[in-house]
Amino acid sequence: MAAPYNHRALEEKWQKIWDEEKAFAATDDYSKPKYYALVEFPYPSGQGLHVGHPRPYTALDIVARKRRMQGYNVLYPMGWDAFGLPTENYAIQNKIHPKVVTKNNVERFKGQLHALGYSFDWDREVNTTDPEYYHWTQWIFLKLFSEGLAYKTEMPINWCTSCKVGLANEEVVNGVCERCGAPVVRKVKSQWMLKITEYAEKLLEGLEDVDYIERVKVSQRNWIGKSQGAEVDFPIAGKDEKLTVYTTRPDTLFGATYMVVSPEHPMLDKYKDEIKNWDEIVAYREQAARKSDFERSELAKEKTGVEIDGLKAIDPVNDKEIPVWVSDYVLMSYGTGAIMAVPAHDTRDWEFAKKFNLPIIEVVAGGENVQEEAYTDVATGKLVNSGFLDGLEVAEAKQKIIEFLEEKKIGKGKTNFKLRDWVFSRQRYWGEPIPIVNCEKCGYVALPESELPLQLPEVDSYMPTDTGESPLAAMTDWVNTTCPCCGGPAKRETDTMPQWAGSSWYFLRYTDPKNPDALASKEALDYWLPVDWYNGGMEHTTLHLLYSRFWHRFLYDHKVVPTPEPYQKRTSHGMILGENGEKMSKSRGNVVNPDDIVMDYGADTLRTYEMFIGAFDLSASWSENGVKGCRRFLERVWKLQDILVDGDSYRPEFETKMHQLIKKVSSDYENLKYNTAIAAMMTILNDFSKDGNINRAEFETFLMLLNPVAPHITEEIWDACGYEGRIYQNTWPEYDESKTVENTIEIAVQINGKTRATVTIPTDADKDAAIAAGKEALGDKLTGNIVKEIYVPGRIINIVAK
RNA sequence: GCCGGCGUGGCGGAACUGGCAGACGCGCAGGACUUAAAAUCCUGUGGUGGCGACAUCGUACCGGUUCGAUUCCGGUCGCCGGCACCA
Repeated sequence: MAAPYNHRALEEKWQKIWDEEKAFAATDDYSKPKYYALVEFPYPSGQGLHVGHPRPYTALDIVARKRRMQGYNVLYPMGWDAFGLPTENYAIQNKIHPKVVTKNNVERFKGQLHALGYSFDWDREVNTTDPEYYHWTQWIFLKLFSEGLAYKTEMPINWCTSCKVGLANEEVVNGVCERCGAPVVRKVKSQWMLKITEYAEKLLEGLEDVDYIERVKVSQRNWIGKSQGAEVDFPIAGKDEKLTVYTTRPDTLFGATYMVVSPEHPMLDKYKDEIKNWDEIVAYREQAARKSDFERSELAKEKTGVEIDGLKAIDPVNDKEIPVWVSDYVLMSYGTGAIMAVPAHDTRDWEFAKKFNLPIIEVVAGGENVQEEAYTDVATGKLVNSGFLDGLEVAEAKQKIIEFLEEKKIGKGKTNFKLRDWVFSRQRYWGEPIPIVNCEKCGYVALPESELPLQLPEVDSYMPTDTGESPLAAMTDWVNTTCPCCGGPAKRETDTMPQWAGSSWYFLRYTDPKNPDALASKEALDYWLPVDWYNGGMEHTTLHLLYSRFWHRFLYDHKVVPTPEPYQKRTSHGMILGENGEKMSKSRGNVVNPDDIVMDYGADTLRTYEMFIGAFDLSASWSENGVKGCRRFLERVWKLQDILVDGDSYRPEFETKMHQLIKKVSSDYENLKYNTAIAAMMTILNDFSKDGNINRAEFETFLMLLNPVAPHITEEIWDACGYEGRIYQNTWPEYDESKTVENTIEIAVQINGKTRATVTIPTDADKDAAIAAGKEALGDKLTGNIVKEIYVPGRIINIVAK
């Protein structure tokens, strides 16, 4: 009898041995085939590891371990995305330096990850708050700056009233701060921006060549938001000036019955002397400015607006004079900040027209009555009331009108994107300093590379100021410096970078984490890139994933990295919910601590459970009983030692099953189907138990297949049973396709599609033989005239009878 | 509103390319072991009818294609996620 399965002792034992043997270190032997598996590095929060973390980590650990056994040089690294607000807030509250908070949190996280037995190459650990790391974050920023992709501008930003910090659009969710939930208002500030918009097209095209799960691609496409249409100039009556609008439907130009400009549109100020109701316009504008973006869209149901008295526009295709309105349903930040309104075929324009009694003219035939309801199903249809476009199909009309506009020089085809430039400043302490000084004479000047890294200075207080400046602004001896360009007095930038900065390139650093001269050596980048498989949360699809693709593509264009795209494959895991099906949270009292599970059941059980819990990409509810079931499975694996018999090849009755198992488990591990792989191993375990024996050849294969999921127990059994070496050093089992097929097969025999019997026939039986066997099995159940006989080899026999 | 995804036993979930629906696990019931309990092992477990072999219904709902549909097509309802006055 084997000793009892003591998970605590044996897990600790093997973790120590793996460390000592540097079992999972990626080598610099670039002659071997490589495999780069990556999971998103965590933010080391004060709460410690959540049971959600092990799900993706285990999944790719399985892939990494399998690939190593298949002879690949595997890079499976881990690090810390350690800058960020929660750490800073904690530091403020508890008066502890964020550096210390970070160090403590990292230690805790690292201990927890270690206890789960991941095959991370800990020699390559990176930390975004390490000056030797952010040296290169700053270096990339300077490169963006020197290429004109980083610029400073006055702009209204999303200001979190609680964090006292500017947020990127992506960080504002339903008008509140994504992190703290406080309301977000607009505030005009001078901000560093990155021109991600310049890469919109490239980021869109890049998606064609990568293997991302569909919903990730779709989200990225929606976020980039490409649309094709035209810009059209509407002359203003009696002026030389033109009002330019953007429209995706230039073909409906004859249906434009009025125009709308955004309250922030510069045209208003320009003509304020001629606008008779200027006071009214100003009042409306102020009212609109007070609303946050959130309110503006919340109140979307009810349209508001003011007609500009004194200005009229002229529809350039029919020279009709139409009124110009101001309304906040038109956004300055998209297109030109002005639209032509076609109320017959646009719901928003229709509502506005109804409210203010503006004419509605149908230009695409097919609706019931455009006076009663907007007809928006106009992707196709025939143009009416549209002069020279009458009778044309929508697609033809679009083409023709754009030709017309271009010929007359009153408009042109135009592509627009929803993507906005990236607000890159944060008025915070715990971030990478922006390596720029502001010189009175020279303007914004980059620090020379030799001065990198520009280290974060010690400050007395991490509190952001009410003026919205970073705590760094109070450090006058740090702020006041000399201009690297002219030597005159200059001030350092006191804003820091957002958390997304450090995570936008960390996967590059892993390839060569200690390089003092470059973000990584060319050889390392050439060998390891792209990341073969990157898994991360859906919540990072439009932020981190897009930002890092942008930086990578920029670095590719400037010959720093060898591939245009950073990640070849991207998958996403589902959340782990509480036992009650709700998101785990302290307030709901349904939080499960992974430490407890590791302590009570073992890391192998936790790993197995999280892989068995359900489809990898869907959310799943925690179940303590489910954990117990997985523990039971591992106990039974352990007990196989007691029924182990000699044998250096699979026994005939298990041969087919073993080959099928190798095939299934191998492919399931590669296809995110961990649950069915484990189910298959459970099934064969039941077979061995029932049989009463397992031979050494069978057990050897079984242990290797299970090893990536449950590495400790399999390593221990391997050792205890006297198999050679370490299991992790062995070669992944292979299967013989021809041996995965049984000689005979039991298939269903149906009459009119209903199963009436089963029959066992040779797998390679021909149709006549199969049908004959089927009929015999049916016996006297088969009545009536046979109309048709169907035999699908290996699947079904179906007799159609009347 | 738009774009994705999903809907299968008491529960989590399986089902290759259209071919015996419910693998595997949980739970539950019965049994063995035990003074007893836990643990472990064995048996059963979609509904209805029947002692039974079996019959019949059954993959959200309605309809279609097919010898055959959880799978394909059309429509309806519901849930989850993302985006949203983006012109």
